Amino acid sequence: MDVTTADGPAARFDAFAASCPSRRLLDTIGDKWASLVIVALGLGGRMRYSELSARIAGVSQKMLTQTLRGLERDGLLTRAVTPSVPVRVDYELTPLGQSLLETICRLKEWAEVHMPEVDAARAAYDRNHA
Amino acid sequence: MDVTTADGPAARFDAFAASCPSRRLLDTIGDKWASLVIVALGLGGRMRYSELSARIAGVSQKMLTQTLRGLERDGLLTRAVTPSVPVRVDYELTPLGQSLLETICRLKEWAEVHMPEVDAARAAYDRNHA
DNA sequence: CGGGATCCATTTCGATACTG
DNA sequence: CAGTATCGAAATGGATCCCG
Repeated sequence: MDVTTADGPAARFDAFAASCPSRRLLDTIGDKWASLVIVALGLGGRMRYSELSARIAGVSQKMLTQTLRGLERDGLLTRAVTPSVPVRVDYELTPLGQSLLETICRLKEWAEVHMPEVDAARAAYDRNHA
Repeated sequence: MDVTTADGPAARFDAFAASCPSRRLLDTIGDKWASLVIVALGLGGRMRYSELSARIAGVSQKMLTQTLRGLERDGLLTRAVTPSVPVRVDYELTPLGQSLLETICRLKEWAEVHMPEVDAARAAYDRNHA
């Protein structure tokens, strides 16, 4: 879907374009691992790669590295390399990352309050559409 | 990733399990189209399938239908079929769906405030990692 | 009009092996 | 220790055809 094209039929997408800030934010925190990394760092403060890997058990090296790179690029966390032997790398939320953490926590609150309703709705739906 | 299994190695995932309410919420609103549907219905009130399809230009039948079914199942919107010829189907947010809309709007506010910082961080990162 | 069913291209992601 | 590189399985999503 080439919505980045300025002209042509795609121009009608505007308000719902992928370049819309809120959509791009959802692309970030909607990611399976990104939000977990942010929450982990929010709880644990400064953490090493291996600590994150253990905390977020189930994530592959590839995904963890990829996620960390993305979040670093977005300025949500910092990556500090200590050139010892063996190498030591620490990750930590930036102030920007911490403000996002707060936003995610508000999301979490909605979830805790309303997910039971969602579950009930699902159960009812599944019962009627057996 | 079989995190739903109660026992075995997967049991260590607990706090970060996919069954956690906040994670399941992210699975919903993190979806490419679900949030757009919610916002569209929030702005437009009751809408027909074809209206949604036009408003969220770029979505395929398959994805729109699939998204609507999912949101209906979650109790976030209602689906009303008028058995005329041709058929008419209207979708509308439930109160639960509207409360989620508010949550999404708060996300949107974070995005509007902070995405410029994210963009700046990206530009800086890309400059240093050419 | 509002989809359901199917096929196929793309993307995503985990497992594995290797490196400074 | 903290990655990078590569490969193949699997999920995702769009296009197309069909129907009530």
